[in-house]
Amino acid sequence: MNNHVKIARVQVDLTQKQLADKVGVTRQTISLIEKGNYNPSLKLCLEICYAVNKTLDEVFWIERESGHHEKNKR
Amino acid sequence: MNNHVKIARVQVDLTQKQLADKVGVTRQTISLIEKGNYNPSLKLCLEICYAVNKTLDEVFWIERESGHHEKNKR
DNA sequence: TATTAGTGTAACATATAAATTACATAAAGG
DNA sequence: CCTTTATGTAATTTATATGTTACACTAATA
Repeated sequence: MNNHVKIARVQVDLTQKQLADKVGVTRQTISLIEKGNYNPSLKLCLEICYAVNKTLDEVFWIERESGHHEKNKR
Repeated sequence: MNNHVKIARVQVDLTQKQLADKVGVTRQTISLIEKGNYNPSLKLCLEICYAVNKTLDEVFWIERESGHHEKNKR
């Protein structure tokens, strides 16, 4: 579950704790998400996007890994 | 938690059951998500996007409602 | 030193996503 | 009619996201 939360967070100059407070979770949750060690809820993803001023695609999109017949995606 | 899953699903001509099988959940889970009655995991959102050939932003993005001056959200 | 800020992580508890089973309705087709 | 398909939903269980508390380490700084 890799993502760009850490990059996006640093770009808006927030610590894990500050981001956590902004989106209403604990610092540990942000840490685990950044490390890719789990699978946040859509609601939390959206809150993070709002906090770092990016969209879901920018922060959380992951290309489908090969092994799936790809019908091209934009 | 509104979204465009139903529209996207119909556009690619899948039933709830077919979509559920494709993404590896039950029909009930798809039904509840379409009804906006809960808050799927990022992983499931991505699977749904792959299945309907759209991106997270296209299916799950919700604009921040006004009061967006990053004070208290929630 | 030592003290603080920022981060990683582990154990346990709680909240909730998701599965399972079941029943209901409506529509389409035999 | 009857059966099947598609869908909504409720109750209960299971899996896991998230909270809480705690301890660790590094880097900077007094």
